[in-house]
Amino acid sequence: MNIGDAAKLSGLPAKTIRYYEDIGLIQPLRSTNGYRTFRDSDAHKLAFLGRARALGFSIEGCRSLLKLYEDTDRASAEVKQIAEEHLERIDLKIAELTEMRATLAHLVEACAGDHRPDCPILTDLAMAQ
Amino acid sequence: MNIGDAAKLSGLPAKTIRYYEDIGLIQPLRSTNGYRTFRDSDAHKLAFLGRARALGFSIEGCRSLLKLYEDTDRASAEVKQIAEEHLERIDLKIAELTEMRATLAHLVEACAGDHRPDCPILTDLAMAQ
DNA sequence: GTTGACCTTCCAGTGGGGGGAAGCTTTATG
DNA sequence: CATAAAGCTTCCCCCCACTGGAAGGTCAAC
Repeated sequence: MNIGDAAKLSGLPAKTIRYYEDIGLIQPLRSTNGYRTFRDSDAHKLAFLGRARALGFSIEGCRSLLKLYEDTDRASAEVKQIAEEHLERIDLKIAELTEMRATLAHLVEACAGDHRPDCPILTDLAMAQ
Repeated sequence: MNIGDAAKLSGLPAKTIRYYEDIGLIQPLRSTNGYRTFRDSDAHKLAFLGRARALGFSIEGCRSLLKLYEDTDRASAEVKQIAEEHLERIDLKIAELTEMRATLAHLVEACAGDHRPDCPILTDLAMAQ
């Protein structure tokens, strides 16, 4: 199949698929006219990548996962470790955002939000603690 | 003061300060030798920017906040609106990450994580729902 | 006078693609 | 059978918010 079909099947934009080939995540064949030719296994990998990306894995994480996916002799421990590391990064990010949210929500609550210029949000940003 | 002192006072790297000048967030003076000269008000703005960035505001958000900060006739409602919009974006991001986390945690729990190749994480990534 | 710290500009790269130009090939339509 | 439209190719620049590094000018201390 051509790139358009692979895009539809995987849900990834054609641009992204070309990019994934560029960085070596997939290796589609080429037909005589220069068009990329995707096997079912390529489309399958693309869908795999799409789902891994949707779970927030980095490209390098996806590369590792894909490699393990293709290695039927892998130990599930390896996969689990990658996933657990990613889980930790997600938790860290959630914690950061939650703290930001708390601070900001606090400031927003304290701000009258009317026509007057007095604003605790700006005051806080201006003054160090 | 020179850029090094401004960096120390504001907590921002000199590189970042140059970048902020580049994109017009601050306008330090120049002395005859070509060095940037920062007034107290410049250092103050840099610290303001640092704190706004730490709360996750985008550069354009910071630009708007800084403008309002400098306009003593602003209405606090304008500031509050920017902050509330940012709060919504934070909430959205937290929600996305929380959903990712739930899915991933579920998969990690289901994975034995031993020497065997069977791995529900890979199975899930490989199969559409 | 020379070393080292500090400053300058400029160029390139990050991650993960997106937009769009210029030019092929293939398919659909009249 | 001609042409138009869709689809494909490569290429290069753009996004955000910086960061690193090279090449070179300036200043303070010894």
